[in-house]
Amino acid sequence: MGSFRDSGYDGASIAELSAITGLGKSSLYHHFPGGKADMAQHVLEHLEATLETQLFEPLRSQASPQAKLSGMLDALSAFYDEGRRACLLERLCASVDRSNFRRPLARTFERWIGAIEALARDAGLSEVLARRRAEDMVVRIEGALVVSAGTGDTGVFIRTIADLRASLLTGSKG
Amino acid sequence: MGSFRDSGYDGASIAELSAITGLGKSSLYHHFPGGKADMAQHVLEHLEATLETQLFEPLRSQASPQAKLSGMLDALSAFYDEGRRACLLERLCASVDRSNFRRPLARTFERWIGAIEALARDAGLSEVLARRRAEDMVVRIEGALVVSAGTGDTGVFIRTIADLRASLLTGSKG
DNA sequence: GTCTATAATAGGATAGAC
DNA sequence: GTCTATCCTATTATAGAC
Repeated sequence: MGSFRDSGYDGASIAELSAITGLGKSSLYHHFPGGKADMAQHVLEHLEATLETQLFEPLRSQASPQAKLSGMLDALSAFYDEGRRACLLERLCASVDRSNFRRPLARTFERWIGAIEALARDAGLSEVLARRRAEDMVVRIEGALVVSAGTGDTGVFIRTIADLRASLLTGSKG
Repeated sequence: MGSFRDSGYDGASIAELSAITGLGKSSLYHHFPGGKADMAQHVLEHLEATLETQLFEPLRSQASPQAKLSGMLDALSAFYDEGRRACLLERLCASVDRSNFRRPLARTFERWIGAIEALARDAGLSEVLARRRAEDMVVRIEGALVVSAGTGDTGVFIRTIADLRASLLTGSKG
């Protein structure tokens, strides 16, 4: 069944969204006068808020950097169901040229990277290195979800998370 | 404009494929009696062949591991236009549950990882480590393409490739 | 093998009652 | 705010001449 996250913008149909949400088609259009694009944008905003509270916010707590990293990776694994679920951001990339959510997409990626970067800074890494590590972490998470989905093997995701758990805050290479 | 690689399976329409290929709609159906799914499968097979000759084959040459790695990354950068182009494999993941190309998708990922794994073995890495590094490399390439597309910044892809150039064959961590 | 219709249907969106 | 019914367009796919 095709939600935006499972099937992307084009693959998700109003009928399916209706079935999934339990709302009739007319109700959907009542809540989202802008139609399908409006619905997708709302889901994107909801994701942004969820990531903010479940992933980014804990990174700003008083815990140790290693503990915060570990906590974020736990939350991440749960969020993506150990690699079984896809990432909405990735799925929406396919329609980014024909849509209005390029900016929300870019912003969400940016905030994600930024939150990890702050954690790495907090752990004592240099500005440049922290940024690179944060970028690389998001890259690997997205890539792991893609390869897991493509191969049907969530082991790739699980191994990647385990790897990240060990490597973000170490040495000068990672 | 929406080819399969740009827009995914659902985002690409027959009319667009007709315009892009220059073939009329009827000609398309003449060549691909199975319809749209048949066309996508053919594109997938074509990609598989292209990757084989442009990327995997050179990895089996007599050159040094480092030279072969570097060559593959050059070819890769050109293939993805320095991060401006998307990956067909990734885009097709969105429709994998409703289609018949799960197996070709998984097989292509597998061959890609396998080719890099062989290179890493050739460079003296252990079986386990070579596999992990190869997996991680494909993960990072796919992730870098996603994040580049999502943020609209190909710098992520370029930095990732540069990183991979240095890290695949080094040390025990990477 | 390609072209001009045209069929058939799915999908996005709206109307109007309740 | 939700429901049934319906409209309208885009899209997949086919027919049949050339």
